[in-house]
Amino acid sequence: MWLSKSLRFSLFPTHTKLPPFLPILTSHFCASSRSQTCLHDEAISRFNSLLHMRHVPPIFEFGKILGLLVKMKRYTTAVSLIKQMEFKGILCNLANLSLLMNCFFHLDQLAFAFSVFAKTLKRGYHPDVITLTTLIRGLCDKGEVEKALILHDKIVTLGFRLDEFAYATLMNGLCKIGETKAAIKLFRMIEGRSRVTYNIIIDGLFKDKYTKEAYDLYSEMVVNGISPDVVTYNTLVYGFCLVNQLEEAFGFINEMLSNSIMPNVYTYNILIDALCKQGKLREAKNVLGVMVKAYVKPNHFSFNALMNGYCLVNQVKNAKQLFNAMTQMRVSPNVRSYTIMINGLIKNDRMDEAINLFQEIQQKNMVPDTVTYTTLIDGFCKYGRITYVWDLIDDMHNRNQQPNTITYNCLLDALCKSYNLDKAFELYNTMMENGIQPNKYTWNILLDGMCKGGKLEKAQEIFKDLLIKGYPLDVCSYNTMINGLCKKGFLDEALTLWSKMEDNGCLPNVITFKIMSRALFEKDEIDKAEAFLCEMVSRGLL
DNA sequence: GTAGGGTTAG
Repeated sequence: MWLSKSLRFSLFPTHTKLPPFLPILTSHFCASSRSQTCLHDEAISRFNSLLHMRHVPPIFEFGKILGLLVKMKRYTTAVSLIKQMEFKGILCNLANLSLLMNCFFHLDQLAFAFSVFAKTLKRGYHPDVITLTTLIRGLCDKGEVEKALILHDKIVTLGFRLDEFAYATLMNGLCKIGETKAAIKLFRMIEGRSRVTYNIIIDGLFKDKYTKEAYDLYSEMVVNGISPDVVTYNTLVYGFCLVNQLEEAFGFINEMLSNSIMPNVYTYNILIDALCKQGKLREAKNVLGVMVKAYVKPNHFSFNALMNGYCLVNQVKNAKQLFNAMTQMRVSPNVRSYTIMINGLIKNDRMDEAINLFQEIQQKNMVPDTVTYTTLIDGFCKYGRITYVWDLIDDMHNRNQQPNTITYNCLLDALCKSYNLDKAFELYNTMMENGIQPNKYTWNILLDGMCKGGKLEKAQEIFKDLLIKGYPLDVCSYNTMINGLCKKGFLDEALTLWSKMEDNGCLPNVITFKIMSRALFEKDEIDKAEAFLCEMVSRGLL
């Protein structure tokens, strides 16, 4: 009962202005360790001294430093040191070449990465399992999982055996693009499944909301004598939070504690985020307090989750306070922090402050990403300041932040709501030409636009078509159509759709009931309208 | 191998 106990008292009185956990945080975490910059400079000077020794030191001495730099994510430095090394006539070994390839992948220079691989072969090295795993991981990380799979098939055909690290990498890549089934196929194919491979598949299943299957696999893992570690538990906690089963999630927290596995920053952040999304801000804040007391330093994720939570319950003031406080904690806001604040400010009618923050991003030499732009674009759309929108879209292109489905959805919604249906469809065509796939929001926006823009029949046609194709329409799609039908006086058809939706596995919500009862009241069908309201109450929808 | 931000219906 670790959390419930800690929740009984509040660590944070509500009357103070500054986040009260700040003093605790600063005293805990400000004891300085040697900075990354310092280590980085030391590595460079050590490398240089190796380079200038009268007798060339063994190559692995260079490799050690290069490995350290990669661990510190100083890829550019590693590349430049390897260049200097080769310039001096000290040739890379296979390990150095794999490391170099890895650096180029991280630097998004795929062509260079492949040329290093070509160089490896040209120099007569036989790529080992590490070289191949580096290639597989590079491809997966850059969204080329398909190519990684082809590479895997080739490697196997050539009679080479990959190890469990390589398979874990490949399975993780597959899960990340939603190909959990393919990952499971590999998982069942290989022998000697490790904890890491179990963790990957369990996580993939949870993210696809196959909660039971994920849990079953966890049980299988335990039966096979593999004990869960902190990552396994985090995966379980996250998986149950994802389907709003927080009780189960906390059950696993208790289980991990009784197995003497300490929660880490991921564990706490998962809990903070889940609590925030349920609007339980007080509890979320308490988790942060518990975390700090356990000497686990909050990071971007922790602060962003909490800020987002405050915005969700319309407490932008508290979010802003946290935003200002994180800098003092040496966790400077990142682009996501800014986006959360911009969104919160816009939703609270503080457009000008949102614009100021947007400008602050650029002043700090950060680049707003597609989500930041989309947030601001949606704000301008809803405030009817359309001229700014096109400037922002130009800006996006100039900064190589491409609009995606959601960006288009915001624009489509703006066009529909201002009765520019033709322009909306024009934009829809542009979207398709640019290879951007519509999602269910797109259809709901367009259906609503058609219903309200005098194209009810067209909307019905498209709606039917989507139904036939088995497109995952949701309660919002049904509500849109039912409302459209009601508004044009087709009450019978609305009722038919109403009775169909539940058969199609879509439960009506409060909005459905409100639409129906209002339409019935307007037609003086008072009894029926009241029956709907009663039904709504009896279903617990209030 | 595990965590975060933006879009729709009354």
